[in-house]
Amino acid sequence: MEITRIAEGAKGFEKVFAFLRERLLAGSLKPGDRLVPERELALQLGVSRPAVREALRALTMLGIVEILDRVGTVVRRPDVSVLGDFFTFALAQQADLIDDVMEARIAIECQAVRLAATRASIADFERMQRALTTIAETIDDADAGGMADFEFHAAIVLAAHSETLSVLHGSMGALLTRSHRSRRELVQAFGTMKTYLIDDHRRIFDAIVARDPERADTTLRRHFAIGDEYRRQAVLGLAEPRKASGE
Amino acid sequence: MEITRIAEGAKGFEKVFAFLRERLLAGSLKPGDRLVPERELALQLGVSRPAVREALRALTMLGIVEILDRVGTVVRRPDVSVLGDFFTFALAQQADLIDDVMEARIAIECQAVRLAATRASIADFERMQRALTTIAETIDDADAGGMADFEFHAAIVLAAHSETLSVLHGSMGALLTRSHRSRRELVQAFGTMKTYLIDDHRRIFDAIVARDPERADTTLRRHFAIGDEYRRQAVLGLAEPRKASGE
DNA sequence: CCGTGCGTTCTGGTCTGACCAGTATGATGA
DNA sequence: TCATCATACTGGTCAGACCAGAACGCACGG
Repeated sequence: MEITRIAEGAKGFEKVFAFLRERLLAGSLKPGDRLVPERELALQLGVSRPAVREALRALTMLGIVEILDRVGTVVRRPDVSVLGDFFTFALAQQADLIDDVMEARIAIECQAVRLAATRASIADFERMQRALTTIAETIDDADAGGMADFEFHAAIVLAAHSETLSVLHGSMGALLTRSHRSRRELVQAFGTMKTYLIDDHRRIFDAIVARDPERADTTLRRHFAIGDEYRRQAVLGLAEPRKASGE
Repeated sequence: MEITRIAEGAKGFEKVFAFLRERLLAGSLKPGDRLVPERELALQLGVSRPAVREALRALTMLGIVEILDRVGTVVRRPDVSVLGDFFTFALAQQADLIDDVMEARIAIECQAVRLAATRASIADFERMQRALTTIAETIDDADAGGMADFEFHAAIVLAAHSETLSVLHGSMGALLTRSHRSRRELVQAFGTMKTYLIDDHRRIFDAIVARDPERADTTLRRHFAIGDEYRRQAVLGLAEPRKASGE
């Protein structure tokens, strides 16, 4: 059973990457395992160490392995970070994608809220309740308020108990919060905004507690629509920047 | 304006990566641009070429950059492939995530179908119509049928005209189709399955054509639910593997 | 004058071998 | 027996070199 059997034709990086991919996909390399040292891997595959490092770095970027300085390389369970990086770069080059991403976020959350209405545990309820309280408390603080808002929505997704949904939502949240804070400042001016923020979230929470997926979805969807409408009016109506320090 | 200003403390890979990230996020490196040669980049940043290669390889994994053999490195618009790789690895190590991913797919498609009902163009209608026809034609072929099925759903997402939704859907589709084919074979046994496949998709299409987002969503959601039910029954009822050659 | 062909230059791809700096482990001493 | 220290081992990096193919420009032929 030759080790170099895999990816015979390939050279260097490709060879190492293919080798490791096989092992990872086949399951012979599981999360927590420590990889063989770079030098030995290079010997086994008949490639140079730089080639091995490239492959390891590539896997690191995919979140598959983690390189521990002066310790070794270990396989880890993939997590959000990769997607976060990806979206960060992707959106940086297409800022107009933000509305696009917002739509995806709505998609995720609406599905999540349905699942949450079915699966939410006591702990989930508590987390959401806590976020609701924070929202009410920070209603006059655009910065903390935005954070609290996001916390509540994140709590919903968590309550869905879906790893994938959490991952996707998390990766989008990272950059949406950035653009959101500025937008929220605009909207803050509206007097009705406060009751909207508090009551709307409350209604969503109630629907989840009531174990009513349909109502939860509808309410959440309307919540987004109203927020959109507020922003639209804010942009059109009072485009007066009230703060000189434009971030 | 020193080039090495960025990430002064960092060394090697980190330095190069930070440098390029800054350029990419700031927009001074746009899709289509050709990066400076590896050697020159190494010189500018005062690092070795292997370090540069690692950074470039990392960006390649993120889909930000494309290394063209013996030509150069160019910035490209990020696309699906990265997420596909990620999910491939992620699911290999956690097969139980498949149901999880399925939920995410439902989330994406339900949002997409709403948007599609609003934004779908003639071309989109045609694409969906074509897929519907193919579904009907390949109704007895598990393999081609699954493909056609996926085509239709993909057409819905395309009709939403949302880059992000497309990306997410595409990345999930890559691996869902794999597990789907086998599942579809199971389900194929049911006689009512054929009408379900044809009529249900037709109904979804009709709702989109009618520009009725709500109905489209509801119909699609029910479509998934029914499919789930079929699969459940198939697994429970006739768990007899009819083919010895297990792929 | 224009077009084709060839050669130089430049690109990424890779390798070799070496050094550095912490870690981990074992042997050694108290 | 336990604490301490030396050494082997790890990843991180560097330097310089070679290869093969692509790109470009120049010279030659039509």
